[in-house]
Amino acid sequence: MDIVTAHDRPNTTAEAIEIQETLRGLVDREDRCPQQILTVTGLDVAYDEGSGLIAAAAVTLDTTDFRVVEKRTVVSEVSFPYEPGLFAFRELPPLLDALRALDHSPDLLVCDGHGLAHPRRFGLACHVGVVTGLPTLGVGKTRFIGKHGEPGRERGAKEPLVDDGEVVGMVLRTQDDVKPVYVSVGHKISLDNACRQVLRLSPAFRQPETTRQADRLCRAALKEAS
DNA sequence: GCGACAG
DNA sequence: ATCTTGTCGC
Repeated sequence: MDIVTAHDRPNTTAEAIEIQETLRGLVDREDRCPQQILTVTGLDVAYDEGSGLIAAAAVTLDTTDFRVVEKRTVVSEVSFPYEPGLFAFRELPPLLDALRALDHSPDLLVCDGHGLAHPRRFGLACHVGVVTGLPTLGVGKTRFIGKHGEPGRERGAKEPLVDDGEVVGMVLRTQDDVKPVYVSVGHKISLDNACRQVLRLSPAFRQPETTRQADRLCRAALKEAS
């Protein structure tokens, strides 16, 4: 798929934050998803301490039967340190390489990290969305910012994630009696639709099938490379 | 000033 | 993210 936009790789924390402050203005909070979301691409990354290698995976699934339509993995060298709030700069390069290798553009991208639920309202999911121009949503496994109540114990139960008086995401239970996930808008999608899609993509486990597939693939790719 | 802090 | 023992349940 085509990815036109690009920005220089930041060399300092200040530069990275500057880029985020600029790009966050490009986030589209309107829902521009097609009526029928038929294909969804899951993204994930795996690391290797010793070799300094990073593997990224992009897996596109058919949402009607969860079958793999396309999949790509890329292995490269880590180019940015992990820092809470800036980890998109670490994972974005390999993720974009994997996305570029796909033959077809999906209807939606699911990222393993937060979107608007970020201190500057520009988490990985937003960054990926702005750069690709595609609808994106973020699914975090742990809280980053915001406060929330405890959602009911049944699948589908949810509680708003609020930060500084703003609803930045939703704490959503994807399976009965399982720890909830943190869903937030990335780009071109409403929070309500994002939750609906995450639930639809999580028929049996805590995390969406897209994320599970991507996770499995990048781990395998990393293992081969190292 | 003191914690908290996506993956 | 990754490491890592035992334990619970199908």
